[in-house]
Amino acid sequence: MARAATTTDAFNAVAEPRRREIIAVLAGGERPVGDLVTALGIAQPQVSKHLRVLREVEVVQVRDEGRRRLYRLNGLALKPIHDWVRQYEQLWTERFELLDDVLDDLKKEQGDGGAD
Amino acid sequence: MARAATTTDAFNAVAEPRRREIIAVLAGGERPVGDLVTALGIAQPQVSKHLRVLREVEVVQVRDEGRRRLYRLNGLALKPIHDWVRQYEQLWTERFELLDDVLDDLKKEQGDGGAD
DNA sequence: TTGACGTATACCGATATGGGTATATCTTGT
DNA sequence: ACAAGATATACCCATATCGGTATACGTCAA
Repeated sequence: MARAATTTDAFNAVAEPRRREIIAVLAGGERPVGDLVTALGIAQPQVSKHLRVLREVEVVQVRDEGRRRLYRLNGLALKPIHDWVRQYEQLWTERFELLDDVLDDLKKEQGDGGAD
Repeated sequence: MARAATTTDAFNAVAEPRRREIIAVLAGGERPVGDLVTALGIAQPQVSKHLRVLREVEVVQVRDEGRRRLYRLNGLALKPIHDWVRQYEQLWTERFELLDDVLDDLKKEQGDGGAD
């Protein structure tokens, strides 16, 4: 077997920096492919391919307008990532550092009192 | 070129479901490799390899204890992911849906009033 | 020292990736 | 109908990945 396909889920799709750049640009509003090519500074076929991946995981949506295709962000598709990482948010929170200190103190107290 | 190495950053490391499982287990506290093997139900070498990736991006840290190696989570390494996805949180927030409605209303009003 | 335990590494094979380049497709203007 | 514009797709290649299996390494007990 190999690595999971980039189109497996938002986690995999978003692991690619270029695709995060695309997302950043689209956060500014609907854009045609050409704008993204300019913004990212990479060749058009590459941009189209990244867009395809993002489309398959529904992070972006398309709309035809004449000979152009307007892409827009579908933020909702990023929610699973947010929900996942949010579980661990407390691990780097100041509040958590405090809890850590409290636990340390408790441990010390136990060490002092329990030593016989 | 190929896909970015899994050890490039937390985004890539965490795109693999098994590694997210490992993180979930370690969230419960420090664990030796054997426990993870049991918990994940995959072969030990695979677990060790996933742990290596997580170590390289500093999502986990190790501590030797006799012939065992105790792994623990370093949540802070996940913060960049949280910070990134947090930028887009408003896109699926109820508050944002409301803003959307307001903008729609404004547009309609303009359409009504501006039609001459 | 020997053997058992716990873990890491080496090797193999199949596979999808991402960039590059060329080309196909669709649309608009003349 | 034809050319130009905008975008998607088809190839090619080098590479890292993941699972599988075998084995090496470090530690403990007898």
